[in-house]
Amino acid sequence: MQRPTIKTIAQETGLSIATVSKALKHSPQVRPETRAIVIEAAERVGYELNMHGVQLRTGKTYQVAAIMTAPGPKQNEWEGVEYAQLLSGISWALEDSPYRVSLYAVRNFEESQAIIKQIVSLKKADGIIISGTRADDPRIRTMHAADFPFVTYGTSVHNAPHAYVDADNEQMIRVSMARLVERGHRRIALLNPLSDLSYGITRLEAYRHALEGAGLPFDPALVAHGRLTPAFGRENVLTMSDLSNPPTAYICANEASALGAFSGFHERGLVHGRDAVINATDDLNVSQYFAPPITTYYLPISEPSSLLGAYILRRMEGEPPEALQTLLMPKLIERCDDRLTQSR
Amino acid sequence: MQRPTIKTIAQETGLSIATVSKALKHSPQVRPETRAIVIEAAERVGYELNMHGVQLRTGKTYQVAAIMTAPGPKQNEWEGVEYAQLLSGISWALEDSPYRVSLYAVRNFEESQAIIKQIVSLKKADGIIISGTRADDPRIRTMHAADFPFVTYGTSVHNAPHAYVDADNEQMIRVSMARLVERGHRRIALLNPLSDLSYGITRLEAYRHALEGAGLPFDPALVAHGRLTPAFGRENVLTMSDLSNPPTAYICANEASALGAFSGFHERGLVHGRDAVINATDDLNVSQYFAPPITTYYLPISEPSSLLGAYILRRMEGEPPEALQTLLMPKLIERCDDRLTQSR
DNA sequence: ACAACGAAGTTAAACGTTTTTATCGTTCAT
DNA sequence: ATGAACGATAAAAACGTTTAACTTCGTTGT
Repeated sequence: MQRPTIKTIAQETGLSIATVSKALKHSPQVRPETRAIVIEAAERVGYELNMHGVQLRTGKTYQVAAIMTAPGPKQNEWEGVEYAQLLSGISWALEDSPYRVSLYAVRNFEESQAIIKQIVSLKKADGIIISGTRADDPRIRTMHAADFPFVTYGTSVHNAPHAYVDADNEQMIRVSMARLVERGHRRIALLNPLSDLSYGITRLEAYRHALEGAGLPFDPALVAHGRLTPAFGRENVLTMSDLSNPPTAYICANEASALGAFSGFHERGLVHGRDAVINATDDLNVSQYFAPPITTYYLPISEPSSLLGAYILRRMEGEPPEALQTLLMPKLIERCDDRLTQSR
Repeated sequence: MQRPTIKTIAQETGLSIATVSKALKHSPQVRPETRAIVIEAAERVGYELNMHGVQLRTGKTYQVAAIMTAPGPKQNEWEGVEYAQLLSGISWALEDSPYRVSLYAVRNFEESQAIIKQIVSLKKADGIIISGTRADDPRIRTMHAADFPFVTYGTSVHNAPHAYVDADNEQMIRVSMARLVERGHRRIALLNPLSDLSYGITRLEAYRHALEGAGLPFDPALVAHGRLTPAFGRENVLTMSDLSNPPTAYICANEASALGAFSGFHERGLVHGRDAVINATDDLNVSQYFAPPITTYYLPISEPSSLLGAYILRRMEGEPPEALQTLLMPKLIERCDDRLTQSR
């Protein structure tokens, strides 16, 4: 038994395939009674739209390309990015639409650039979602120039506005710094992502601005940029704690680096809360299981991810990007007082 | 300027589209010289195969469905599963093929069952990759009955053989237990995944078998089943350490639960290496940053994932499943002696 | 009374491929 | 010399859908 097509329904009802097609997509050209007959027949024979026919005819792919930058097999250190949750959030947002998530795993920035050019020029998808945006991101320019619908996870500083979702890094650092300063910290370290990433820049600027506001000097030795692995957190604690005037607080950009920072504490014999404290931005809600639990800014990844899905749908429907820009403020979770128990 | 098709090449070369099509796919029906002309023209005009035409004509989708069970937005606790790396590994394995990974995020087992039925009956993909297999898995039966190509990440005990990749849980537990017993442990706790999961059963059986071999009694109070979150690890340490005869070693099925176990140690004032030790199975290579680092069995997720990709390709080409079954033995990484420093 | 119109369908073409079948020279055995 | 067999290419149909263009017929306005 073959899979039924609109032709089957046409024979079944005595109508033409054109009418059937129109009826199924609620064209005003077909009378309600006729439509009812078609719908009934469609259900009776178990009709399901064949996307391949549609795709060929219309040129639409009904695919949303999710570009995922994951380090290659040789370099698989944990970076605490719950890409999986990000992807499933997007996938769920598209659930009731005909669109599917098509995965493009790339190893680095250059590869993502190449892939995006290919998707755009060969129209392998109707929309693109990327993350890890840079301040001036050539991929965004590519997509923009081709007038291709896209949404970014992360901001950029292009003059042309585009749809994006991101955590409110500026506010997060501002609040975080104010809170630490208020608790007596004068030497605050910033463990930041790679310096070309847009959110790294945002965080750094907010950090400097906060220092300025508090009348504290900016010390480059207290700022580090790198891939946010546990190793990164550890190394930097080892280095910075050796300074003549070591930091009393570490702001980690994710919980992988925070975990590494703890490892550094352990190595140096530092006690959290006595010698220094660690604050982090937490995607996984895992810092509550650190020993001791630390203060974090927590943004359940389901929020940005479902927004990304919703926004790409709306972009593909032609909605202007200006309306599709959101900064989400992570929730402050104070698990620790973060005042040092004895001054140094 | 329109995108070139085989028709463009036909006009360009004066050949028929049939010949062009055959030439491009290396049919023996076309002379080498003719083929050369076609290839040259194709490159000159920048021809790229349009998959939609192929899909409609052949009925093949060139999609591999990856079913990813991620807990819903309300329940997003870290389970230490690097799905993202799994997905990218699969994606890279398909890189040089015409196949793409199409993502299907589901919230639970029932949903995955429904999705798979749909994919199979409506032929929305040419192959399926699933994980989280159960001992007797209805999804496997569905795919098997329809003679649909699939590979599982995880074993099952069906009579009909199927393609799978998994960690060698049996051997891992056997070696792990022998090692702990040798180091003087008599009360060993097993923190296991949900009891309906196939690998949970394998681990439990191997555990009981090892106890028997060592002449130790099986105590149900030392075995727990659950979602492998930090909370799970923590709760069980809290409970088990209160036993009149508490365990001196905890075998955790992943590093999320191991992290939680540490949190439990901290809460109870237990010291790792003095009161008890934690061993784990590690996907992320993150346990080296625990304080102190613990002994783990480490399997870089890139290995199983690239195998999954390779196997689904071969299955879709009709290779029998018997040849596509692999158990991978994780590497023992001893970061800790695991002998208690003082007997109790 | 008749042109004009609108509503509701139908016809037919088109999207880009693959594949079956047909065609047309050549070669080879008889 | 005849025709069977073969090799290389062309013609045509098919996959399932959408949509522009057309038909039909009843209604409306003058």
